[in-house]
Amino acid sequence: MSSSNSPAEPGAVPVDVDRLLLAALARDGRASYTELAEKVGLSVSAVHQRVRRLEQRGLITGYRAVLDPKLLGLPLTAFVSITPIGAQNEDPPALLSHLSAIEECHSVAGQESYILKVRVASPDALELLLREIRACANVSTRTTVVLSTLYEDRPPI
Amino acid sequence: MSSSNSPAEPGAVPVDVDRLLLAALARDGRASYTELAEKVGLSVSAVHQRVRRLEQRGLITGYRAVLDPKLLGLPLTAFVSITPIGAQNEDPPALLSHLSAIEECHSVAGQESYILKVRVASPDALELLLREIRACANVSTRTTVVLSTLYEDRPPI
DNA sequence: TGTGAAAAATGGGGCGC
DNA sequence: GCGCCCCATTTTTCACA
Repeated sequence: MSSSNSPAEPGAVPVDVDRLLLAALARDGRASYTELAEKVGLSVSAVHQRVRRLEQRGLITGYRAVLDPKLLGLPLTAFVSITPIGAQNEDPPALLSHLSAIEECHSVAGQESYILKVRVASPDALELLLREIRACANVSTRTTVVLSTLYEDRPPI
Repeated sequence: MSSSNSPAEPGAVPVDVDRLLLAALARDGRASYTELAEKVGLSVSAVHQRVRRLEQRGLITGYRAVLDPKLLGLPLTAFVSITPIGAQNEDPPALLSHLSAIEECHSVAGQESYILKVRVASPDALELLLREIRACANVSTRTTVVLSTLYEDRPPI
């Protein structure tokens, strides 16, 4: 179930149509089926079928508008590494999930237990957020402030 | 230039229509103007106008399909912090931008100079990538492997 | 799976208010 | 800035290969 393409003639590059569709949609989530069909050289309905299958198989998990955090009033980004204090039976991600300033939460190997990516309006807001994180989840924090973002949200494909 | 809404009658919550649209589109980038119009209680053309303005003002920078990295064959995520070695006149982000495994690149305050978020197929691929990063950009690396991702891509709004 | 065509819904622009 | 009408395009579904 990993290959759904022709047997790949030697010499011809066996472009995977589904890959092309995923790459196109990762770059422009509103691309019309007509555009996509032209790009991959299939009919509109074939493309429609393939995209539906990609959605059903979970390869495409959703569609998002990408917003500019600065223009939204959230110019300050930071990575917050957290370490539980004392009792280890708590679940920091769950205890913190209501904080909408937290955009990502990863469990990680290394000195600390989790890494959060957060966005706030100002240094003051960051200070308040850190206090909340420490209080809610009973953790200590180590914060790395982002000075500038060179690139972000680059499609993995 | 910060308010574009009605004078807000006392008692009624003065919901900012543009915020609602941004939040809706951040969650479903393919929402139709009809859906959006129902959600905010305006006509389709009014919504259409507002969304166009949000795009033109740069608040909406694009639309993306969100893909599942695991199903794409990139189950291993890591944060790589890098520190330049020797000459400081080089530009690591530029020297590394061709590496498609790098999804994000941030300049940061703290011990290290940059933080990268990378996605690879395997530990072997990670080792190769780290070698490439060190060789291309003349940097040392410190890598934090992600064990699991609790949440990611949460809309900032 | 892919193709083609027909019905239904949506996108996009202009005009009056 | 909003609402409504009109038309091109697109989406969605169908039978057929």
